[in-house]
Amino acid sequence: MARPKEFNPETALDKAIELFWRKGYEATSIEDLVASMDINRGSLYETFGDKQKLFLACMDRYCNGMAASRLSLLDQPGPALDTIRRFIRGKLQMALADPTRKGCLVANTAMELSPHEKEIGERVASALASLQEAYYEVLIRAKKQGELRKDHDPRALARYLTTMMQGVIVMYKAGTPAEALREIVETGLSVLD
Amino acid sequence: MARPKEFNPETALDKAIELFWRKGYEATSIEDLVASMDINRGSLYETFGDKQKLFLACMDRYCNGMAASRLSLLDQPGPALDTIRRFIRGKLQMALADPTRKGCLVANTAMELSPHEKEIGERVASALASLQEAYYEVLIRAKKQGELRKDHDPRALARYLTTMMQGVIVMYKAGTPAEALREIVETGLSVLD
DNA sequence: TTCTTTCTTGACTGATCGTTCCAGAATATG
DNA sequence: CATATTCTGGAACGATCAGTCAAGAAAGAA
Repeated sequence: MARPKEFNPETALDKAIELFWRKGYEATSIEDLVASMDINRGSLYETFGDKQKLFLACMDRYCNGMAASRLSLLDQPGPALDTIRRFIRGKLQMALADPTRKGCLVANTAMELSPHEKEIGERVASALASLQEAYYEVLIRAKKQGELRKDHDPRALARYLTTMMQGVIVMYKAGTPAEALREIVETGLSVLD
Repeated sequence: MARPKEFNPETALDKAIELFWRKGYEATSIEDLVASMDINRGSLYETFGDKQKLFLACMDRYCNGMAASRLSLLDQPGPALDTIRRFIRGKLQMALADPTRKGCLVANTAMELSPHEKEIGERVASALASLQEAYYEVLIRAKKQGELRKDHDPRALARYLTTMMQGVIVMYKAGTPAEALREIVETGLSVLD
């Protein structure tokens, strides 16, 4: 009945994600977004609402993407602990392959906004909880398959792995060289032994 | 020969530190700073230069303070590994005692600015290196005193401990409850066993 | 006291912030 | 083709941003 949208909302969202991810929430202006998303000011507000709503949409899309890739990587047969090790090493590898050192949108947001913005803080918490839950399920499988030391608590380990990787992201954003990061990850993973 | 300053530059800096620490660099406006520092716009620019120079001064003062307290806490006789454990548990305890959940200025800055602002990134890197060095020296002492497993590399462990605590800060800012954080720290420290 | 120097105060700059709005372009339907 | 609908592009909003500046206040030196 009318003129169709000239832009793909999901493609535009991906551009916005990339911007927020690289520069953070405060440092990303609507001006930047309009330019990168190949979208008009009016269309942006009409489609996504204000800046915060757009950011929340980015968070959701980002988290869904991460959760999906996580599922396919962690939900595999074979030795459970090796699956975790492979997953974590892969995460680092992927991060290192990014020349802009964006890190992780969830971690970046946790540091920038969690304490102030309640609604955003909740999404950060749930994203981290979902990551932790993914580790937890694999660790439960490890326990069932007898791969885990008896004095190890899957819940505590899942929390720990989540945390350790957040730490790696901070060091990574602080400019720590790749080789040091790999060494750190291996030291951190040695808890699983 | 002339009218003396009506404010104490160090006291003012402390107020600025508190603000940058709590809200981050971008989200802290000059308006906020003049209000909190009990200083005038003109005096601020006259004394500290622009916003970035003021921030760098804050970073330096913050890091010097941290380094000093670190020295007094880590440079103690007795079992070296226990000194590290005590130090790290104390860090968490102090963080938890802060109702504003500021975390750590260095970590916050690493996440917000390191990738973009070169000069600030360098300070972040050197601050983390200095923390790592402090761990390293205690770990060397641990090795000499035979407290460390032979397959443990002090340099790798120092890097790891630095990283693990950065991760705890992220989780902490994301709202993780105190008890979970304590459990995470203990799991992380178990690498030393 | 008077002079000189420095600090303080607050108004002011141009730029940019997030957001709104409207006129005109574009397209599917009748 | 005409009409109805929606999108686009850009101007404009008030607020706030970082930073400047000039005039008045204050205090040590003479």
